[in-house]
Amino acid sequence: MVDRYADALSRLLELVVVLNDDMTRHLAGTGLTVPRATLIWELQHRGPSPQRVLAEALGVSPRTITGLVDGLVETGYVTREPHPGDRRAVAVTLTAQGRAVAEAFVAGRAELGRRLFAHLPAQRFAHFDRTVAEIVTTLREETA
Amino acid sequence: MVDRYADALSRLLELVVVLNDDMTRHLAGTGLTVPRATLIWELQHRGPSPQRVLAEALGVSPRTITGLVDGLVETGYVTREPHPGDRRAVAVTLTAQGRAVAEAFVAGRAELGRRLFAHLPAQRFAHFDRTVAEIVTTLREETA
DNA sequence: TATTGTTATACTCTATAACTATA
DNA sequence: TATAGTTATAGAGTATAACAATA
Repeated sequence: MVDRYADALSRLLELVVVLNDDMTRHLAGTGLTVPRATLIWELQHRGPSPQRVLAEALGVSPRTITGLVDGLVETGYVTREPHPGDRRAVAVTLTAQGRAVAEAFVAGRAELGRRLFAHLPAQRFAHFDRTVAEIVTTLREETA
Repeated sequence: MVDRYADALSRLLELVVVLNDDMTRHLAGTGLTVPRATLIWELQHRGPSPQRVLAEALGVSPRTITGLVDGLVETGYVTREPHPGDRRAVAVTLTAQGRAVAEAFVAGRAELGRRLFAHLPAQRFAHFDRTVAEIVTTLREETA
């Protein structure tokens, strides 16, 4: 092939696919999906949150959050608690089970990070990480 | 932050999100979705193909391909032609409109590749690209 | 018998619009 | 009036299982 930039982009898109597959596969055992796991991840960082905040954090509509929270309530990962100070709102809250998987996510991320990066020469790792960060910035600017 | 590998993985997952958003946004104008565009991309590389082959190429079930092809037929991107030599099968075939967007994909990929990579120092680009390829390989092995 | 694709059915994620309860 | 969340409705992607046509 002649266009090495286009080829590199193709490999990067390939990476998107395999990373998504990897997450989905690891989640399979927990009965969670990627959007639901993302919501749990946010809750662990933010603590109990109204659904409106979660909608903005995940970049989806309030209606979508209703559905995701419904599923997580049914499967025992979160509860809807009354929001102190606003009776219209709820405080979506992790259960013990929810906190347990959230901690497993943190451990799993650390382990995968080691497996993917720990063997790399320091400079190559630094170049990779810096380039990833720059690409995110570039694509973000274009969106705005 | 303490765990630089976990942090690098977080940035990489962030990249997955923004790349997906970027694709979805660019596709919006054509009325296509990412799975449908992926199918068109495969058809351009493979030429007219039975649905069975497309199911394997995309890693989805035959039923899912039926739905994707239905949508692409409705919107004028492909047709179902009789398969020469097997009357059970169809030959999913790009229309002129389908070939036109497929060519636009090629051009768009080249342009985005340039915008993301052309400004990088040669060694950094090489390190990035090589690392992406290695990660894909690592994750692929684990799947098998 | 085995394979190709469809129909039947179901679940998840996604959205917009109308509505309820509260601020 | 404005905001938080739900109900109603709809469409896309995904899957399994049963089935028809053909190999």
